[in-house]
Amino acid sequence: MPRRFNRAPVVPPDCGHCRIRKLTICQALQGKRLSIVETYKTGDRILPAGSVLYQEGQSYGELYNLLDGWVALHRFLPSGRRQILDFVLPGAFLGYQPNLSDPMQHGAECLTDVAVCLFPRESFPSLLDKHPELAVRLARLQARDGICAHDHITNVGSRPARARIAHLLLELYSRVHHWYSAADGDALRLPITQNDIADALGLTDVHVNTILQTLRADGLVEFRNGWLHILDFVQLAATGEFDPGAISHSY
Amino acid sequence: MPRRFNRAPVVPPDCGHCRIRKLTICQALQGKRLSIVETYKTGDRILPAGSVLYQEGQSYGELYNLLDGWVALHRFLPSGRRQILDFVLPGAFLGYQPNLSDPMQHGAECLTDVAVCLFPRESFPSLLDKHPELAVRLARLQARDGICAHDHITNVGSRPARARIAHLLLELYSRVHHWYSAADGDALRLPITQNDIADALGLTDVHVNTILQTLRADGLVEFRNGWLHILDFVQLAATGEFDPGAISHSY
DNA sequence: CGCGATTTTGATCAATGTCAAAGGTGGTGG
DNA sequence: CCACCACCTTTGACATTGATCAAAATCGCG
Repeated sequence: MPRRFNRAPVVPPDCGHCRIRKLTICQALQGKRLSIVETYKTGDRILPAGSVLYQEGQSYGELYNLLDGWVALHRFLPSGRRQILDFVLPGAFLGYQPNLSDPMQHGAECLTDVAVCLFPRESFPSLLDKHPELAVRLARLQARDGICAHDHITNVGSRPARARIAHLLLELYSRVHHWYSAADGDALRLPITQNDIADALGLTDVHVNTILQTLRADGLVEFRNGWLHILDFVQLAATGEFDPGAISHSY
Repeated sequence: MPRRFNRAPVVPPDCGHCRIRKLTICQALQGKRLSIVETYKTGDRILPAGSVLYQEGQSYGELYNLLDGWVALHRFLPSGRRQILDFVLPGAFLGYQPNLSDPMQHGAECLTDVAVCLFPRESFPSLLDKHPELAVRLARLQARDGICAHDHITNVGSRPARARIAHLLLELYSRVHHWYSAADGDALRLPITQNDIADALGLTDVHVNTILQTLRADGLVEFRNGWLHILDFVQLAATGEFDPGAISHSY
């Protein structure tokens, strides 16, 4: 499995030093209350790019806080097709389902080397009961993910291939840029392949490739070998029906 | 606006008599604790088929518990296309977003006459703070909706039109059947049009029509003028890649 | 340097969209 | 109870997007 991200994933020494805490479920706990979660979590885990965090159809004993790296959520169909449901970035809370003991309804694969911290599933309900702020925070995160999924449905269901691709690139760009910034002068690393884009958008990799070339030829955007260059934001947003203002950046 | 549902929507005299309480967010409150929500809600509302519960882009002062009737969640695109995000049934909690004061990211239209009960948005966070069971319940409902959305993404992104339609019909059938039953001998009222199906699945109404006819000709299913007849469940499930066992019926 | 994974290219074809017009249906008002 | 009308469904001809198959070129890690 190639597609490595040359930087080693970062795991903080303790929750107090967790740089993305305000993005995670733990944001709900301020100051010394952080120890609640600190004593609760059962550890951290580092996974290499290409590995599987959890599999569709299996049950697990943990929940995951994504600390570093990119993860793709997906499903496999009888036809053999892989549908990517979401690209998720650090801060995401993974594995929560209405019934915690149910088998996972989707799988999660690491697009880069990844660091997660682990919460025990079994006692999670009692954690929520004891610390309602966490339940409220969780509801908000779930609601945000829901909006994300609605965006995705809209993109796949309502836009032709060219707009679909433009929209996805802009969405990833804006998420990475806003939360994790590091603007390499409009050049951004997206650890995904053209095939991943195809599987997310309900297209074939061949067609994605063709369209990326027209987008490049038209001077809108360049995406090659994991590097994204936005050449003409305004035009690209227009072809992707992307409204930067519509995204609420306060979760 | 035609497409009426001849039965008048049911609104219970009080929460204790709410027949679908166990499907709603209020399920979290047992016995006398029901009064918490009872004093909290600000009333009920009845809307005719074809009317709008809330609009994309607008802000509202209430949240909604769907008591009776069908609602479609949707978005409109600059192209004029309408994307239906979900068909929602009684028990759903509508309007919740990560920031309650943000404008709604999607609209909600009534497919039948509808009854909702209203919660004030402003004081909702304090309600959750005071009654953590509600926050936990909300998180679960949101998680369930997320799975629903993932199903939808998968359907639209990964299946050809015929399978997409078969899958949607089976999903609606199984939801109605399980939660609200009343099996009219395998004939079921779905208050949606072929155009609604098209807008949900990213197809055109003309194409949906064509395929419905082949499904009928093949003896799999009949859907006409809002009436659904499953003729060959097994075959239909096969063409729709629909796994009845995969749905967890315990929320 | 070499190999597996990715990107690119070209030819062909099936699935789905578009446009336009006719035929049904059920609710509503006379 | 009938007739009308808006909305929904059906039909047909045609256009186009995007899929399929196969092979060559390129990239980047080891």
